[in-house]
Amino acid sequence: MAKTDMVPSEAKVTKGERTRERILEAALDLFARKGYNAATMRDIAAEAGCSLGLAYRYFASKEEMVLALYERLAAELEEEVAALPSASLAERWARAERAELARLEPHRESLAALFGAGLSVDSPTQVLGPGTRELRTRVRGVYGRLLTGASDAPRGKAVEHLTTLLYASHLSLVLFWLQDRTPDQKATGELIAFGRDMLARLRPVLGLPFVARQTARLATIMTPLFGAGEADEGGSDGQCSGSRG
Amino acid sequence: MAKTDMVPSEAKVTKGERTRERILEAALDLFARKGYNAATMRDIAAEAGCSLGLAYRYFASKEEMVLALYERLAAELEEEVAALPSASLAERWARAERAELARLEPHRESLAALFGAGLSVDSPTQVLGPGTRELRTRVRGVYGRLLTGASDAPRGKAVEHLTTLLYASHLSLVLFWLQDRTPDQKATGELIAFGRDMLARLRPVLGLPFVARQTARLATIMTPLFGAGEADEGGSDGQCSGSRG
DNA sequence: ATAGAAAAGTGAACGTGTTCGAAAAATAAT
DNA sequence: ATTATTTTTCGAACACGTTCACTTTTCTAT
Repeated sequence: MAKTDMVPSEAKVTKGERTRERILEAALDLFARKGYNAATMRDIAAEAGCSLGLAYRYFASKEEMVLALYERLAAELEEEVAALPSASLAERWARAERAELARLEPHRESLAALFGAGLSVDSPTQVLGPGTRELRTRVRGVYGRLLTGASDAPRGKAVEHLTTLLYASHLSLVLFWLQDRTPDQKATGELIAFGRDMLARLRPVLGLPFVARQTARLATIMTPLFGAGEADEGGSDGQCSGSRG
Repeated sequence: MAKTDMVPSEAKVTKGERTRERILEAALDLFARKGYNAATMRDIAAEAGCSLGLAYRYFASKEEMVLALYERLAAELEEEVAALPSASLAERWARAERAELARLEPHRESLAALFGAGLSVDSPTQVLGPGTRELRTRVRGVYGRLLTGASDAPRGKAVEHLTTLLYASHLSLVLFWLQDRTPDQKATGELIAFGRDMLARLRPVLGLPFVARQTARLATIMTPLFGAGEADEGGSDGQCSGSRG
């Protein structure tokens, strides 16, 4: 126990951060080995060699651990999409989704728990809630670049709208995939193929006035939920009161 | 305490059934008054004037109580759709969805819990699982009659496909609605209006070969999840293997 | 070096959904 | 009537996620 005197030139890795990492590693390890539900918080603490209470110093809840996992997976998606060749939007989309689901595959149960909890409770891990906004913005950005990096990328303000729709589709696809009990998730695979074909077929007509108008309309409707930087509900009980009586 | 000797001519209402009803009534009452999460199983038992363990004799889990609630609401939807005037499919759909969401409104939190749990765990209340198949088939049937009862109803085997898509849309809409935090669920209202307009606009082209083909394709993909009488996963690993390499 | 403050860490305890073995009441068989 | 059997009921106990008052360690400033 002599040195460990790293030069504090730039990054200062505090002890707590190392502990947090250790706990997270233990958690993900146990999730993978025993499944999300079977992996107890006490198990995780034991595996990390710390007390039960300490885990809660670094993670507000068990689900938040899965959220940390999802953040990692999202970062991988980010890289993968950045490295995608500049093919058609349809091809890029299909490849990205396939890769993403393959990445998510080992963590189905954990992610289901995350989505399930985030769907219901008013927790900090709410999928579309304020606590996950930064992450959501990042993933949405990935789909923005997936779109703009395509060889047949549209231009103008349609980009924002299509990004919103792409992101909403992504979340829907993940939901479908989570429920898909067909062997090898065959149905989800076919759904991606369907989406690819539709994107390829419909890309040319996206510029048509009627289609463009309806696309914009749908995207605008979805913006409060899936758009970039939604209004964060939860400030002072503002003007969105309503429902008296 | 002399009589209560009802003629046992036809229906034999056992004591347990009455108790079950009493517990359910207490549960729904408390869900409505205190919210789903705040209403404890112990509260419910107390309100019903019975022990904690007894509640579990009639409901395998807390969520199953919400499932019973959903069954009631589904029955109301059934009646309402049956009483719907024979307008266009677009109008009928919009009216049915609006009525349904209005009915669901007082139970948002409970339903969110039901959907959240049903999304994740492998519980008997799994939204798309085998334990809820009968209910699912019934609700799907409602959308089938919503379709066939329309003045511009399509014919042929497109009916089955469109029913599947309509039912899937319905579940998606409920999901969207559960997440919709805009005041008065404005976004959901606009989404219904959008769907109505699209249905009206696209109804004529549904017969076009390309559209019909792709509709059938999408519906077929979704059938394992949303179709009538899905194969109950869990038998011997059947013949729907496919997807090699 | 020392004192004070902040960060890191502990483990008992709480509330909750859920389970279970056994008692009590109702019903059927002798 | 008495016994056997099923149904209904109970409440203690369990396991889990979570909280909290507290201790121990580490850092910072004198």
